This record gives sequence, C-alpha cells and structure tokens, in this order.
Amino acid sequence: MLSKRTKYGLKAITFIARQEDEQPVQIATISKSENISHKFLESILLSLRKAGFLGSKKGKGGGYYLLKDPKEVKMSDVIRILEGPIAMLPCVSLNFYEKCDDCPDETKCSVHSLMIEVRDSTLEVLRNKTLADLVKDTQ
Amino acid sequence: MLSKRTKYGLKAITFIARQEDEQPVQIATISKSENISHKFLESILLSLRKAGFLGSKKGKGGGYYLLKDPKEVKMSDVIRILEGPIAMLPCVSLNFYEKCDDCPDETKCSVHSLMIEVRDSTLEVLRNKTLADLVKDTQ
DNA sequence: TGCATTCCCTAGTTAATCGATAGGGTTTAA
DNA sequence: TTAAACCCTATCGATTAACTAGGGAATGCA
Repeated sequence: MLSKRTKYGLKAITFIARQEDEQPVQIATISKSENISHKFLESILLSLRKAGFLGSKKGKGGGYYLLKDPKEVKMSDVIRILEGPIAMLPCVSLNFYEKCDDCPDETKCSVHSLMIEVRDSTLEVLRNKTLADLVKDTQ
Repeated sequence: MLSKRTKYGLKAITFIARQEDEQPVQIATISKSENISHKFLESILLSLRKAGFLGSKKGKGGGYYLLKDPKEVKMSDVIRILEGPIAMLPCVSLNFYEKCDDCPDETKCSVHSLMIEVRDSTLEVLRNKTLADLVKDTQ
C-alpha cells in the first residue's frame, strides 16, 4: 500500500511542476489546494528538497520550485525517496536489498521468483513515467 | 510491502502443491520445513481453506491438501485472499475500491492515473502466474 | 472405548509504523 | 524591523502486523 506520504508528495511535486512561471510555490498554497496537512506536507517537501528534486527559497515570497526538467524526473526515483523500496519484498529489492531470515536459499523460494517478476513489471512502468507525464495526464 | 502472512501462505501452498501423492500435509511439517511459526501458519492455512483453495482432514494422518489443479490457481486470487487489495491505493482497486478523502476528482489526480498503470501491470503478471508455475520454477 | 493426533476457533499482546501535531529556530524580502 | 516563509526535532495517538495462548472438536487406531 502506498503511504499518504508518497501520495501527498507526488501530488505536491505535480502541483509545483504545473506552475508556468518560475515563481516558488508556498507550502500553504499546496496544502489548501490539495487538502494536505500543512505540517505533514512540510516534512515531505523537505525530503524532496534534500533528495535534489526541489529547491527552496526562504523569506517572504519564498517557497519551493523544481530543480529539474519534469521530463527528466522519473517516478521510480521519486517513489524511492518518498516510499522506500519499490519491490514488495526486501529480498528482491534492487536498492534496499535485505536477506530474509527464514529463507535458506533464495533461488529455491517460490515467492522470491514471483516477486522479482512483479518488481520488474512495476519498475518498467515507473521508469518510463515522468513528472511531465503526470502533469500532462491530468490537465 | 508484502506481509509475512502472504509470504508464508504462498510458501505453504507451494509446499502442499509439491507433494506427489495425495496425502494431506500437516501444519507441523510445513512449519518446520519453511521456518514458520506453527500457530501463525495455522491461521493462514485456515484462511486458504475457507477461501476454497485447500481442504483439510482432521485426526491422525490428517492435514491440508489442494482442492484445485495447481494450473488453475492464479496468484492474483491467492494474494487477494491473503493480502487483500493488489492495487497500491484503495481508489484504484478493482476488488476493494474506496474513494479517497482528499481527492475531489479522481480523473484529475496524477497519482490515481499512475497507480492504475502500476496495478494493471502487476495484475498482468499475477493473473498469468499459477501455483503450477511456482512449483516448476523452484524445482 | 480410550487416547493421541490433528485441525478449529477466539482472543489477547507486543512492537512497530503511520499520520499528524507541537513548538520552536533561522533566513530573507519588503 | 518585522512578518512571512522555510528548517528541524520531538512527541503522540491510532492502527496494524506478527505472533502467542488456550482450549474445543473431530478423527484414526489399538
């Protein structure tokens, strides 16, 4: 299940990408428009900034703005920052791999091989979907 | 993230499907072989029995056995019983749909359309993968 | 019949996580 | 100078996951 953190984060970054001028967008603006708790959204945007997707400007008239071309922002990368692993099991995760306690041999685990297929098919979608697509799909 | 409940359930039903004779398999046998807590596994197998995948036999020499041809057991169906929705958001779930509190209009939600694509690609994999495949892949 | 074996069922418990809140501190434009 | 806005840490309530406990009921076999 996608966390609200990720859901809100995707909505927020899409909102920012929709701005035509280069003016920074304030938390309060997104918070009201997308019905997201102001403080919660604050911590989400902070993560996106630390990850290099967003820049910020302090003081009056400040806010958040995109650092990259929306066409270059892959959903797989954004989701890894907000949600963590894309795979449904740590033992099939590319970026967050962990061995299972119970499995002596991954190659003989039926769940393992199944979840690799699921992961690959999900990644295929997320790698080919960019922020620009999200903006376009909902205009 | 896949719950241990689902992971254990898939391992267990694969274990049962691997038996060549038609003899019922006991909880304790699976529990030891797959390193799963006996009582926890008991409740998982009970769910699979109630959902019609497994039958059971009480008393000495009893246990659980498959009710269907492994080729007919789709992973999508098993996972829906064990895990619940396959979609990552309730608002894109086919079998467990729920409207989002925050979204006034799903058609304009960027996350919604993205998650529909992810769901469809995951379903494609899970519908075409059967219990027989799992057994074969790990022999 | 008696008894061990096995499944059946309900309820409780512990720990982790999620979503949100609180309360400041710092920077900057006007 | 001041108010707007971001920056950061800590905390908290509710929910859920993953077991755990304990007994009941059916079955096969001596």
